[in-house]
Amino acid sequence: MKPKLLIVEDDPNLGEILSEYLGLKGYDTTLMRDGEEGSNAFKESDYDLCILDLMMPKKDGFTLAKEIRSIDEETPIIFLTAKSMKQDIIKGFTIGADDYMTKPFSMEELLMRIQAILKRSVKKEEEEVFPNPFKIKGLTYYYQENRLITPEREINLTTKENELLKIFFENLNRTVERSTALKKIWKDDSYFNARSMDVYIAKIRKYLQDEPSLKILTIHGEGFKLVEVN
Amino acid sequence: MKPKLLIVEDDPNLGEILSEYLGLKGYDTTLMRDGEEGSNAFKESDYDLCILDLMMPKKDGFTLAKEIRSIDEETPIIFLTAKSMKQDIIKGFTIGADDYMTKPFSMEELLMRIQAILKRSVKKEEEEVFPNPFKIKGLTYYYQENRLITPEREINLTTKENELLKIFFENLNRTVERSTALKKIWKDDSYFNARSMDVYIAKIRKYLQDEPSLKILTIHGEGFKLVEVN
DNA sequence: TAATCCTTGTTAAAAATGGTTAAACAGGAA
DNA sequence: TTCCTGTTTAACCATTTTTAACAAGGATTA
Repeated sequence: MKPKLLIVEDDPNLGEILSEYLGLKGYDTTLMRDGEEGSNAFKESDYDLCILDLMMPKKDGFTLAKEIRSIDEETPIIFLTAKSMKQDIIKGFTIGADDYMTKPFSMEELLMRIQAILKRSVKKEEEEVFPNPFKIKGLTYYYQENRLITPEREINLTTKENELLKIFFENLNRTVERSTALKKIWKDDSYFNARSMDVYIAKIRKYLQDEPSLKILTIHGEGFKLVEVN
Repeated sequence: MKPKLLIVEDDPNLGEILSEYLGLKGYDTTLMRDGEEGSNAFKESDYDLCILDLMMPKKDGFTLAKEIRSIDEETPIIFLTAKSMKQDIIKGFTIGADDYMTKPFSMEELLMRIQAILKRSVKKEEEEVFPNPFKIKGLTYYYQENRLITPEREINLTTKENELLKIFFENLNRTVERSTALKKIWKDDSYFNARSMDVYIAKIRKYLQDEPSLKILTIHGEGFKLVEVN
């Protein structure tokens, strides 16, 4: 999951640039135009980091930061300040800011600071890996190696066969919708791709004949379902 | 070693001033006068940072930047833009610019930004050196020395073999897309380069026969994947 | 229930992609 | 120059994927 950033900045120019740039760098950004909007946004959703302008209409950055701190002690805050005023900076850190940037600043630098702060607080989430090997009934399936071992033989799967079979194992006993599989593997649900998939279904069914307790059922008009039969 | 800068600027006046100034400050500068020259220069040599003017004859800065990004997504890019147009700036960051400067700008500021960016990317490089030697299963691979030692023999790799093998080890168990490898090694994804790569894949596969638990699988239509097999 | 339509199954051919080998080419070294 | 080495190009073959054609099975409607 992308880290969520709350950006509260009243200058629409800077706000959009920030939002777009950070969006491109892999963050899920929310842009609010004043302190009140910012406050509401913060209450409505969980953010991993807040970037607050100091001078804003309706509710200034300090006030907003205090409010955020009173709701949640953890969420890091970076202040954007127009001029490097020592007083402001001290006040900011008193409230519990994690960093501050003096305008004009380089996007690069802001990004670096965000990364630095998030590295501290956000734990990396592991990407889910398909078990390798994956054993079921008499089959051993090595997704990583495009290889399926049946009681009868060892099959080197082609790329498409492999991707399709993986989806079935991931959804054992559940219906896999045609369009779901098509979009995942063929990136596009179209007539010809659908026909192509049907050809692969036939191929996989042939392979599964070696293990009769696993069958691919057709759910007419919806998709297919790999089931364990007794 | 001096950091290498590629400067692409069509205004000969500004171009030379930049080139001379940065040269004096300890950089190895290459000055090109339009987008096409810039593109060729980039393909011929490795640069640590690119400074691109936006408005140029033959090929504008955006197009050039996109090309550079598709070959290598690491090399930092700084844009020089005549007017601070929000659209341009956003577009620049979209492509993956690291910074931008609005003309007229001070040389000192440009220098500072170059230093800031290089400081970061040099650090990154240091962190990301390919382990030398790199050991896996029965193999020992000395990337620095173009040398691969298998249980059977010691192989002196050619440049292309070495670069390709490195990419595979860096992406162990992950798919390496054809075009990614082509752009990285051949700087250009074209029919003949692709065929050339296929020839190298065959060569590397032969070398890997000495260690049967490592195989390069073909991901049809996408690329290749070096996997550890069970 | 027959007629029809739409979806799926099956097979084969066509097209696209990749594998292999050797010859051609290019550049540097002797 | 000639030789040597690394790389590219070419030709031919093999495999994978897509397309096409037709058959079969469900669903729907009259």
